[in-house]
Amino acid sequence: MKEVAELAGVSRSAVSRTFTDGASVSARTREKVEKAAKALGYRPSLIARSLATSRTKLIGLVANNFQNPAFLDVFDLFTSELQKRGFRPLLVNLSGDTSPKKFVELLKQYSVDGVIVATSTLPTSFANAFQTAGIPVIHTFGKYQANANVHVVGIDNEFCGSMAARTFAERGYKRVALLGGPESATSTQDRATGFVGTSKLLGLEVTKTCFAENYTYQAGRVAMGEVMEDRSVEAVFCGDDLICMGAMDAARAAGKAIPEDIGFLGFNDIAMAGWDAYALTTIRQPIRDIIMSSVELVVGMVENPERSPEIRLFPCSVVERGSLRPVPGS
Amino acid sequence: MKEVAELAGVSRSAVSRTFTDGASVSARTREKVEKAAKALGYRPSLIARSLATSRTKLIGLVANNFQNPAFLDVFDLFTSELQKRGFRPLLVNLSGDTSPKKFVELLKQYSVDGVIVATSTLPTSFANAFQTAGIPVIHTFGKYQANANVHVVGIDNEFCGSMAARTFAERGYKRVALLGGPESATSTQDRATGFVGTSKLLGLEVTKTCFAENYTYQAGRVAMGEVMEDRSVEAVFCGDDLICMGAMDAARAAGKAIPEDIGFLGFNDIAMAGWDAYALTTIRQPIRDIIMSSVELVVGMVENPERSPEIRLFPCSVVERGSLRPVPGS
DNA sequence: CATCAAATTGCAACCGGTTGCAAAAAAATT
DNA sequence: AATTTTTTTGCAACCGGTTGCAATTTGATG
Repeated sequence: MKEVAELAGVSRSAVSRTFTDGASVSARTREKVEKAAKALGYRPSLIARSLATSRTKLIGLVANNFQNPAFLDVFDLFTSELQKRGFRPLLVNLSGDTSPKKFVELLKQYSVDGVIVATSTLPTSFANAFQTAGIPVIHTFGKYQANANVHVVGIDNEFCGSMAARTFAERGYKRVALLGGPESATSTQDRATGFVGTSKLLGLEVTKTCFAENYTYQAGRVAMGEVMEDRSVEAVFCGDDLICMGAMDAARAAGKAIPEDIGFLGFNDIAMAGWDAYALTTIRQPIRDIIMSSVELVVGMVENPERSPEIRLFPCSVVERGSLRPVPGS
Repeated sequence: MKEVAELAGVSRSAVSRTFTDGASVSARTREKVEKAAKALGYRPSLIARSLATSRTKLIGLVANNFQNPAFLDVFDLFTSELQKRGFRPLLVNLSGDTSPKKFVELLKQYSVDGVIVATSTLPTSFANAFQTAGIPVIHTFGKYQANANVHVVGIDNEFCGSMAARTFAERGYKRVALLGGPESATSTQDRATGFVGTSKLLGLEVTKTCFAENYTYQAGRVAMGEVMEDRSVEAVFCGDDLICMGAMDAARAAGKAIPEDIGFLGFNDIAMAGWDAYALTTIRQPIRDIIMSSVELVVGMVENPERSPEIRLFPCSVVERGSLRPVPGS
């Protein structure tokens, strides 16, 4: 920097200003500096800038579900959206850890400008810990709570649960099952509440309620064994598409035809749900909207950290394919 | 920091030293400092440290294939391995861009300690650009070249191609097809070379050679249409599992039974390859080993940037499932 | 107890930028 | 042309650490 200043015949402040947008520099100075900078191959060091401004343009992206294809979209969108806005994602892999302590400290040490906690399984307290530590945070896919003190972007899981019940009712199913994700996941809990509640209201009988160990194909496959103990089940509402595919394969292996003998309703609408071999009817979660909104929100918080907690819920919709029987008369 | 020093009654150097391992501090001083630090909730700022040491503990992870499930493992392993060693991954999404220029500059500005370029589609020159810019770089899944000047960790794609040919020959296939990934991808080119060459040697006839637009289900599905123009094809070697699944569904949609009417050989062995609906026989790429090795190497380079370019190739093996007919007499 | 080597400590400069403030220059006004 | 206002510019302090060097302390040895 000093060299550039000398070559351009100006002060260090001047070169700093040419590379800071919004700063006051005359066209002539800027030109001189830019020429000198190009000649010397100079780029301002973001590290030094961060130190001086205490802004890093780094956004922490913490996730715990690296094995779910749904996260491919999440990573893709997060990274490209942040990039577009001149921010960089610093990836954090929880890998099983559920205590925020370690990670709050970590991200604080890196002085990230904000954090996006992208998980549907952790309690509100997790994201809260960042807030408390003074780091702007968004809980994406998080649990919606009326008295929120953290920004939440996601869906209304309880409503989606009842949507599932209505979907079954419309198609004339009577005896249905819930094959949820891990019982400790807030998303699963909320969907279960909505599903069971609305089923009751609509006169559906939920004859089995099981939970897969986690949001994976294998877990779904295993848990489906339990569901099939009740041979009268006509349709199963699954925790997510992955679980659902596992469950479908378990059902097929047991000789059941889909949707003739048993119906399946998934969740998320990942790419594979559209593959012929499964042709999953599923509740679509608008991941794209959710991510876009989260990024916009987190970037907004960097500018104005005092922004009061917002809850942004996006609507889900059922995507009709072939794993449930059709609505009668349509 | 100054406050900590005052509270502990020592100099700033002393507190710096207690938090730098390998530095010379007496037990008594360290204790005093640690107590003061805890009382004040002090953690050294990594940004400031980076500025002073010109080491950031940041590793750039650049990828261009965010939609492929194979990358779930990649991200998972990269992040957790780096984390374990006290490094942090800074994700970069190429999203279509193939010129390194912009990204080299970006990562230089962040002064990352090293870069892992994880892509099997880009030419050697891409990773090279980082090297030239003075950033330690590993090309993971990269093209192996004898006269390499960049570290490469991956597999021998050409050898894998010939392994595919042998796999077909063993099973008595005579007329086979290649349904590669994008023709511009180095991985595809090399596998094609190996496959076609060895097929000739073994007396297999490669009656069709097509390339999918990219490594996706859809592209595989479309390209399979072209392969099926030749109705005599007995088996297809696909660019990767995703393409293969698309191709299988296209074949099934055309009324072909797998493996009776037509056989399929995939590549990668992603999780879905093991799902009942596809039960893909595929060439397994040891992603775990590759990632572990890459991380080890990049961290090693941070310590010793002069390390001369190494090529680390890992063996692949065919995973037998149900999409090819069995080896006769086994 | 004196002597010398080894370990510990503090000083002060440095890493590479930003920014408030006052001075200087340029532009606008009378 | 003189005066006032606005825009540019440079100075110097600061962001929060690290580190070479010399001084001091500690410990070992004679």
